[in-house]
Amino acid sequence: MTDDGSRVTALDRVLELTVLLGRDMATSLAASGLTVARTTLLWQLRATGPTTQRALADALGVSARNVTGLVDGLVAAGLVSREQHPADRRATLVTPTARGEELLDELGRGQAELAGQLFGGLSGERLEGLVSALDDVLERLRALVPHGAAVEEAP
Amino acid sequence: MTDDGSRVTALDRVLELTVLLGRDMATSLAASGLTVARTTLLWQLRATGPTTQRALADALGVSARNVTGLVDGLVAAGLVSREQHPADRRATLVTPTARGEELLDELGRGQAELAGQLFGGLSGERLEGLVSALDDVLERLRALVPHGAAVEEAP
DNA sequence: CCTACACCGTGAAGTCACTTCACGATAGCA
DNA sequence: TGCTATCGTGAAGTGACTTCACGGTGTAGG
Repeated sequence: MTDDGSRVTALDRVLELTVLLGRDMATSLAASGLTVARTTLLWQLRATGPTTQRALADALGVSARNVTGLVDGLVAAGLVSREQHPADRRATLVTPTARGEELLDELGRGQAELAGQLFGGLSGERLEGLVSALDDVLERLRALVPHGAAVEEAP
Repeated sequence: MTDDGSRVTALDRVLELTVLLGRDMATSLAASGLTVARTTLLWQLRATGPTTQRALADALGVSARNVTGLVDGLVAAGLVSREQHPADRRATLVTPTARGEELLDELGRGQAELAGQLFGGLSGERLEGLVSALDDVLERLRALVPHGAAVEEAP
């Protein structure tokens, strides 16, 4: 196969992975009554702690208005609460509830389990090669995309 | 790093790739007035030729009703046309128009270009390792997902 | 002090991708 | 000649997004 063909093949694999993984995440989250977008927000919260909606919007790369809706959903599900910002009365701090934290732990375990299922069959060497290659690709991709937000992953 | 940690890292990379690549595709397609879903359908058509909407629904793994809407959009954009099925008067054959074929060629070139930009920096050996590792992962993933549709990729 | 101006979150309205349910038209088989 | 399965689509609804407009608030500058 030509070099060019191999590269297209690689892109094909990555795209198929994208589709399948997206489907898997959507369905497994749906089983917990969650959606991908809301979970991404919750996951982000796990990394940053109580956060302003504006900051969440920037972190997720979506509009502030959209964050309002996502937080609405999470509040309705009892996973986060809106608290007043101590210094800025305009802002609200989105904070995980106890149930939210619990769920996050569960999601973290699910993520580890999935990682094991997907990559458990690869030798340490092959896994290392995969990660390093993906890092290279990601670097190039970040340069290509205008300026993507700080991307945090969800299980 | 522990094996387990490495696997989670790998999953993180894959998920970040997913997000970034999705963003890139959406924006670059939007520049041509297209959406990802519609383009996926058109791309599928390139592989199969004139196809029944029902078959498209199965191939893309979405409801038949959704295909109706996507085809509506593509027809409005002048990229496909609905022709009557020669043997079954219930069915319609979705067929790319000349402009649709043209656009598909363009998309194919764009895909090859993107593949070059993303994977051009990897040696043949590393690229081969990447594809082989992704194939392994995909196999496991396919076993995990109930029964995903035949996935065809779009640029 | 107080007047601009920038910023926070949200209502309103709209787009797109998706779903299920119901229904008319057709195909195919007993 | 009916029974039934199938093709496509209207109706209605959900979720993730967007932009635009607006009220409440912080933060300078004069």
